[in-house]
Amino acid sequence: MRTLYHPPVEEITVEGILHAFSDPVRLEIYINLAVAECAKNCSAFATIQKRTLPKSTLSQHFRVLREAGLIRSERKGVELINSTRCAELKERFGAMILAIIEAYAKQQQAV
Amino acid sequence: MRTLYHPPVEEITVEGILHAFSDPVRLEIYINLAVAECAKNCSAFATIQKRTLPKSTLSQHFRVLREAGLIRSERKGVELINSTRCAELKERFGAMILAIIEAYAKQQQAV
DNA sequence: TCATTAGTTCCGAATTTTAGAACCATGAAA
DNA sequence: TTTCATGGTTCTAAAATTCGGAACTAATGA
Repeated sequence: MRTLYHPPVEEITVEGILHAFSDPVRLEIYINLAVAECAKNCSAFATIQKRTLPKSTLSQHFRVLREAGLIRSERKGVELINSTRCAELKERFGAMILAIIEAYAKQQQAV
Repeated sequence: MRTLYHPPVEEITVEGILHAFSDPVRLEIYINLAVAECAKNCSAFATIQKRTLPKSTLSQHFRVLREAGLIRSERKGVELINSTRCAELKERFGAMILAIIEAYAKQQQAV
């Protein structure tokens, strides 16, 4: 397994972030990580939005989030623990990410 | 030509908006419309991001933006004039759209 | 009526995404 | 030390999506 690539903050783009967020599963994963008080491994999301995803698909989704610069993944034993890079990105992207999280949360509670 | 479908505000979703914004051309079109002081027709964007798009492609991009609820298109004579639904969406999506516009603008001026 | 302009629709090609199968890496048990 | 289990990755073919040329439609004006 190659080492996991995490782009430096200055290489992260608005387009890359919005592409990563364009998939409802990835959006859900990211927001779940963002509001969680602790980091989570990938398989914590094996069942999401009422369906079970194969682990190859889940792995791809995490890679997209990671390479867009949205999350940080660190190996811990046999698993990968994931957390958001929210704080790092705040400087560069201002209120954007928080505003997305809030809009999504508001929408969900309205259902 | 069928009449153009514009979803009512309550049917617009965060996921739909983020999907529409996942394409750099659509993001650019939307932001250009948002910061412009007047509505524009589709072919105003025939050349965008240093390349010329075929009009079938452009037409699809406008349809995606329209059906995501981001823009309003009205026929005026032979052409379609497009404007954002920014004001309408503010109530429902709070600062999200403005935050995206601002993050993108900041990034562009840094280049 | 005919020509022109702006945009849409159709549809095959190109690209991207999905997910099963095989694989790799780590840690723990025997 | 093997050996096994677990968590995740890679490979790859199929499915889904997007792109773009050609033909079309709708409105307008000569």
